[in-house]
Amino acid sequence: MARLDYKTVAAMVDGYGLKMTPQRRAIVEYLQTCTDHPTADEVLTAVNDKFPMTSRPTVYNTLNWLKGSGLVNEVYEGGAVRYDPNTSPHHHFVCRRCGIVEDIDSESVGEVSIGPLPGFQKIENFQVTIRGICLKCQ
Amino acid sequence: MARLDYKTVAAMVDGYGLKMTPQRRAIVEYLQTCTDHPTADEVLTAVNDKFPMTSRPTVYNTLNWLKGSGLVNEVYEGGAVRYDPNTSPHHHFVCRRCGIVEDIDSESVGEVSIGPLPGFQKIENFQVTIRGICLKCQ
DNA sequence: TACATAATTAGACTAAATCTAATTTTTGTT
DNA sequence: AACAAAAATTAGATTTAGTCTAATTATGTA
Repeated sequence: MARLDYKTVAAMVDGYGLKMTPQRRAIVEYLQTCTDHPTADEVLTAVNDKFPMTSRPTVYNTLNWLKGSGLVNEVYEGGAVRYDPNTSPHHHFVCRRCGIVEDIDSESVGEVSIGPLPGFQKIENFQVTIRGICLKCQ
Repeated sequence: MARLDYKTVAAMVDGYGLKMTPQRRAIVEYLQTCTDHPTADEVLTAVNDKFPMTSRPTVYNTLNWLKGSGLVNEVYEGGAVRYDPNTSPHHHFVCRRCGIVEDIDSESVGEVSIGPLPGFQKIENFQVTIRGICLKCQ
């Protein structure tokens, strides 16, 4: 289960001639440890609790760069864009009642074989969004 | 392949003591015929081409009502919220290059069996998002 | 046709995200 | 340790998406 980690980010930043800053460090460290799927605003708030004065544009810049580099994924659930530091191929369970978004390992969903598709599209990957009621809400 | 249709909407509107208006008619008629996944803004523009003076709030009100009634689905792809008038269980193919969102019939994806899930969540349905390169972009 | 109710509208407003120009920080080099 | 170049950050303005409110207008029923 590969998650966003600081060393990978540092190496990538280096490789692209970018610079590592306390703000980026704080954002990455927060994403590393969080188990849910925070919104940009939640990242902003959480990071400012630990490292005051990280601005909104910096949070968006960093998230967009991480997203473009494939180190986090963008998820839209419950009417909000969220960020997912779990970069292993995995799926999502969304509770219809409380709206929680839980990660589901690829291996856990059972047998899934996709394709070939009728339009001859070239498949690169796929992601399953499962909806229902979580254990807590049952 | 069930799609949003005017008669169903009219019946539903009636059943809830709501009123059918030219604006709602135009929005539903547009959604019925469009084969892609328009954004709210695209709906607004398209409807105003045929039936001038449908306001932004009316488009959002109607889309939200249709969504709440399960007559359209909300999809987020390419950084935008889109509306999908195809209400059959189906999946989506998203082209990495051009961003097009194509509908994929449930039957076309091959064998898919989901669950049981490790957290004992109750599964109601699932939806597969397949990513890759569409035929045109190959 | 008149009435009660619901829908639409303009325009203000909120929230999410981006842009710009100026300042500050990082990092490699000496 | 200090410097310089390059990149990042910032405040604040701006754009874009979506919602709210109060007033007006349309719908459906009798």
